[in-house]
Amino acid sequence: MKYHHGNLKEELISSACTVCEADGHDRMSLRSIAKEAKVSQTAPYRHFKTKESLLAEVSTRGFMELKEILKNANGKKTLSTRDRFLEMGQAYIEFGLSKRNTYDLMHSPVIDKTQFPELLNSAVGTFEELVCVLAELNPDISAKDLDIKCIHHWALVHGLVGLLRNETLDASEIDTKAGNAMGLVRSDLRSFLISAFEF
Amino acid sequence: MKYHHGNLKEELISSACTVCEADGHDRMSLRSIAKEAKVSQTAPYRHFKTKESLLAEVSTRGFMELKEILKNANGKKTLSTRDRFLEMGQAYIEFGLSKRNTYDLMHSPVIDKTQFPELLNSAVGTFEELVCVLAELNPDISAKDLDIKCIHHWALVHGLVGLLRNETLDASEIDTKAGNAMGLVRSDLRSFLISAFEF
DNA sequence: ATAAACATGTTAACAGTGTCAACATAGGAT
DNA sequence: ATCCTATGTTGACACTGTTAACATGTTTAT
Repeated sequence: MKYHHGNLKEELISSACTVCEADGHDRMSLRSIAKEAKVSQTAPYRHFKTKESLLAEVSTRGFMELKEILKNANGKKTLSTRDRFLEMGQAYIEFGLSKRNTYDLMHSPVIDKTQFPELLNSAVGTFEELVCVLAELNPDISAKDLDIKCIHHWALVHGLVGLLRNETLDASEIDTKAGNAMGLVRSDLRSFLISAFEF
Repeated sequence: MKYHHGNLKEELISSACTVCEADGHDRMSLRSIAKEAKVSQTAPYRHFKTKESLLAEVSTRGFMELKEILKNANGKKTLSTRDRFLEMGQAYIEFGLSKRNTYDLMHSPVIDKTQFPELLNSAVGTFEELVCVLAELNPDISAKDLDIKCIHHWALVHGLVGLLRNETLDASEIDTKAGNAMGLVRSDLRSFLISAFEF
């Protein structure tokens, strides 16, 4: 039937996902999520070699969720390719802004991704999702140029999330050019993307 | 003449800058840099209310250095405005890649920038540096469109740093499209920027 | 069925962390 | 000379990730 707890591993991961998004990965302690699962503080070590590897699991799920979101945006077959790409861009940014802390973990250097193949694969998978649409959108460019275009657009949305996430400019009481511009972009993300994507 | 130590505050900051860039801000401990300054572990608390405020100082210096670098790139008056802008883009990215950990701290959410006005100002200052060149480059667009263009280009280089910093795709043994594309961009940053900047 | 092997959990402990309160001292101001 | 304030030290607290030693439940082999 069941072991002592049942499926502690799964519970720890999902608990970690919650805490991580709520408090940020740097404020998440193994002990607290162990306590939440009503289990001793060292029990997680039967399932995760280290805290980092639990975080890697959380990060992996983040990428999988993001990939799913992008896939859905791309799946709206009533839309033109161009509009689907736009949807993906918006969806990406909205994910980055709504799942702030998870998104942060996904791009944080605290996890050495080369040591977690599963994480690496899911991260790469996100990229592949992008390649598909861009290929459809630019049927006659070389594979090399296509890849570079992907980097370009990915960097753009990724960078935008980074800037918008930042209270530095946005949402600060101080009235700065940067802050105002941020507000403009945020209030009409779609038209910003249209102009930025060069179409 | 001098107090007990001399200028402990300055020494702690510069020591923090070094350790932070060497090990990453999350591996930096107050105690270790206190020991390095041959001073008791709680001495830093006479100069910094909290660890975060010391890190804020480090971050501020990072932004000031970056701003200086951008200003220098823009100062090469033999170059055309367009080329100066390109230089700035390259300089920004090179800073992000060479001062990895500092750059990471500068954009890390562990510091609530709204609580450190000096940090906020220096971060905004970086943006202003961008605005100048772009205004020169686009003499006849509205102020609003100018600001948005800044966000666009800033997001692009910032995002690119984020992607290139990431061992996920680049530098992984696995041969992925994303990794290859990253290598292409890295090997000819200049021509990537030329195409990405739309000129 | 019994015994050995294994997966999973607990307890106790270690070294390291940020931070605070209480105390000590050095320098400048009165 | 005396007091005040800035600076530094000691000792302590609660918290962290992690390991070693032990306990128990579950599966597998004989």
